[in-house]
Amino acid sequence: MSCLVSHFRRYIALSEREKELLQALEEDPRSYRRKATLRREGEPASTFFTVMSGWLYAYRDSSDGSRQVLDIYLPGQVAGLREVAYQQSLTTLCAVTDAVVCPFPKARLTELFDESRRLNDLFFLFLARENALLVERIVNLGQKSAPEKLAHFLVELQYRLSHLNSEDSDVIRLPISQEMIGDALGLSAVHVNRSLKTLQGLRLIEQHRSEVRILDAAGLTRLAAFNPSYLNEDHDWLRIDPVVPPGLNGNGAALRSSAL
Amino acid sequence: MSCLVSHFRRYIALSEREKELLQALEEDPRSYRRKATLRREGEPASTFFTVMSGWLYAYRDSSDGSRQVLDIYLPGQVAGLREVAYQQSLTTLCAVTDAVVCPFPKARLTELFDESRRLNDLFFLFLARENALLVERIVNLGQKSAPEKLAHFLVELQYRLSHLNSEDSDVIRLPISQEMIGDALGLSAVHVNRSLKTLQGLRLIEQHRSEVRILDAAGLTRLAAFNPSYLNEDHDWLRIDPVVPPGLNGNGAALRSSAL
DNA sequence: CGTTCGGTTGAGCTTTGTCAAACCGCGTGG
DNA sequence: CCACGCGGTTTGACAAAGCTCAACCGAACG
Repeated sequence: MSCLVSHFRRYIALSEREKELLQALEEDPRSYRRKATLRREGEPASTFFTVMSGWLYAYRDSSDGSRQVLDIYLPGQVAGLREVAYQQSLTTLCAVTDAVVCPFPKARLTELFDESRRLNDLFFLFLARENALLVERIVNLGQKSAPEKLAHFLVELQYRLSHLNSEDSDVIRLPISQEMIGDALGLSAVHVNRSLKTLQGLRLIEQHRSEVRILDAAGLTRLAAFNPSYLNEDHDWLRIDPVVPPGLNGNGAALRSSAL
Repeated sequence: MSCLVSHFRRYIALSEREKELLQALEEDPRSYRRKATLRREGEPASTFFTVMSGWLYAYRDSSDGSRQVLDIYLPGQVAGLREVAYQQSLTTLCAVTDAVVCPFPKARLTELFDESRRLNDLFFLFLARENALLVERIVNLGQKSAPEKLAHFLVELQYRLSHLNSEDSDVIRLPISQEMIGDALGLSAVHVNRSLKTLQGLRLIEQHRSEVRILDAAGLTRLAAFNPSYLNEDHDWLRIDPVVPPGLNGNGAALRSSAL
């Protein structure tokens, strides 16, 4: 089963046709090396990317040489979706690890949406979800001390990773440098390191090099004021009726059946 | 002409039918007093709000008593859209000034979308736009000094206001306290004040009480590293063919001319 | 007129950043 | 196999940015 389908199945039960449609998003897999750039800020943004394996991240360079990491994309996520509404890419998209991603032209998105309103809704939901994630980042950046920021970063990542693998390890092998964590949290790399030591001193984590073991998940969650509700969408909003079977004309979308 | 329609016309030329549909979003106007709360974080979020007049803002309370202002909504904007995908409100929505807003049940959104794919696309665009705005906030919060943050805040606000009124005054009458600006920028109220003085010292603005005059827009924009591209969407992405007239099947650009 | 809210300003303190040096692990080439 | 160098981590000393507390001011409003 495709990566995206297996990921989406968590959201809605898909019809066969919808599965086919989703496969289309994955028909053009490409491999990128660690640290390869998929596209740069300001470049034309005519595609978005489905992550099959590996991690991506989006960042923004500032004129003074600093940069802000905005998002990390894990397998099953769709990167670059916000650029559907922009001609130019707002951020640089880059591979954290070796990764396989499938570019998909945003122009074809409307076709897809015409065929399945439910997939349309689903993408709407993804955008709303990313929105919620960004809100959480803002709260994290604006209101928290360095150790709290870091705690939030770790807890969120662990939460997202565990939902990905459906296995809940308390060890996170971070493929990213402390400098990059700093760029995500608005901290210097040095201070990220010190904050790690602080969390260690609080017996919340154990950490050596790029490996973090969570000792006290509850305590870390409390310190981070982490509330995972922003990662749990309201699936009921999605239309639960499946795609209209052949021969019937669907409500609103006449002749939808023609493509089935 | 309705508020929303006049706002949306900037994005796409609307058919009569689409205008009618948009009117539906404004059929239930309600007045709120300055500082009134429209809905609180955690409460059920079954509606979103079209702003007719006045300003709204969304914020998030932290357990330690601080709060993060996430967004300011100006007339013609749609507030609470990200909650379409969540059962509970992720933020508290509140009136900055006396305001008139129209609640619209999110459940009826699918009806609307079924009737017009273009409106569906438009809302998709709004969500992407809000996404881009949040990205900009993150960069602002993560990478900039206090005066730079403030400069960005002012320039963005002025840009959005001028596009709203189609008149470009260099004076901003801020209906918000310095404390609230601080809550938006992750600064203390005191430091907001000092940063205002700093900008004044640089002869970029003149400020007294809650009134700001922009003396050197170019300089302020430079300091803020403000690039308005995130406020200028790609309208071409939207389907330009109008709603399908009754009796016809609407794939592609057939009959595009009818409504334009 | 008095109260209240927000703006302004100063003094001292805390958090975080900067710079610099040492360190560690790993891959590479001799 | 070993030496070297590179990328990343760790630690210390010091500097800068921003916060807190506290006092005062001025306008708006009952």
